[in-house]
Amino acid sequence: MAKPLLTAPAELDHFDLAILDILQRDNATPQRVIGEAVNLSAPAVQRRIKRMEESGVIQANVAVLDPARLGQPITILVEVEVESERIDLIDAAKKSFAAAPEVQQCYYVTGEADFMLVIIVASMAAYEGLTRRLFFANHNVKRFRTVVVMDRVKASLAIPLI
Amino acid sequence: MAKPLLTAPAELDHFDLAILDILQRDNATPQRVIGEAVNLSAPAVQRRIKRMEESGVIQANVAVLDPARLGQPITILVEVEVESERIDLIDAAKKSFAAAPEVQQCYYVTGEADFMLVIIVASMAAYEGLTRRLFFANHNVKRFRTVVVMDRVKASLAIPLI
DNA sequence: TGTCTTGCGCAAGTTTGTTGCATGAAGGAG
DNA sequence: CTCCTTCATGCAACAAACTTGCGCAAGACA
Repeated sequence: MAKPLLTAPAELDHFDLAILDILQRDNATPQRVIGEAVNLSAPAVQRRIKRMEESGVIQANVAVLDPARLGQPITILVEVEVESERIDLIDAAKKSFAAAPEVQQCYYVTGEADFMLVIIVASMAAYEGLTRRLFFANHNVKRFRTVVVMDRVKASLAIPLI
Repeated sequence: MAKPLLTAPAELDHFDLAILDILQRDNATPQRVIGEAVNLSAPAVQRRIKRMEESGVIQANVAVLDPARLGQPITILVEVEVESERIDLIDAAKKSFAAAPEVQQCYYVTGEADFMLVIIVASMAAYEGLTRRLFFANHNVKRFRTVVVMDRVKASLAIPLI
């Protein structure tokens, strides 16, 4: 009679996967249309979506904007190497990078570098200012390598759902 | 009397930016709530959103999913170096990378490497299979460097809107 | 076999999104 | 300086979508 855990695994069936596949392409798709696509009624679709939102499988529902149209045409990748891998210093670096709005993505990685950042800025001058705040101001940053993106060939967060 | 261009620049005012800032956090926010936040009526918000969707400022509306909960817990970054930078070969590589669903992001970059990929896979075995299809099968790929992500500190597509 | 649980579809109710219309501000031409 | 056109707004009505209660059927378990 024990209640299931709050974060129950809640395995996903093929209906759920089909719904997610639609939502991660266009989450404005009406539930009625989704229902027709997966052979389920609209309320059934709605309940499944709600469950997946509450369980965290669906993390967010967001609009994807065009950076170039918003005056932020430059994408930059940065490999960051730190001086010390002491856990508290690493955590501090993570928080610092994650808190910067210009940092779209931050990965803590194996290999020569320790962090890999994806950054969006309006200009190289803006990037220069950001390096001061993010890297030069952090004494644990040993060095960083800047790579400028010429073409944003593909940029999504979609996950292959088999 | 000439009609404005189809892709008119359509400059954005501070209302638009405020709306976008809300939408790129949560695009399920009711227009009424957005209206209250930006001091505009719901229909005004709706018309601005529609215009920005049509003009391409809003590129998509998507659900963000948790890769780990969907059996794809491994994120990998790959630097790819090509043999020849002949434009047709580069374009072919772009198409090939962009077509792979495991490739979340693909950047064509300056510097030593030519491409930087962000890849999501279920297992290292799956990644090994992907390298065969994506890199070993492409004779223009000179070499590639694999970096495994230990922590996905931050992963979004949000743009700083000042 | 009986019971419990779970998820479904249907239908009604509620919220949200959408459109027609009149008003007022901004810009240009006469 | 005034008229006229354009454009975006708010209000109100309408349409569409989301949400919930309910009865039912299928599977799990004793």
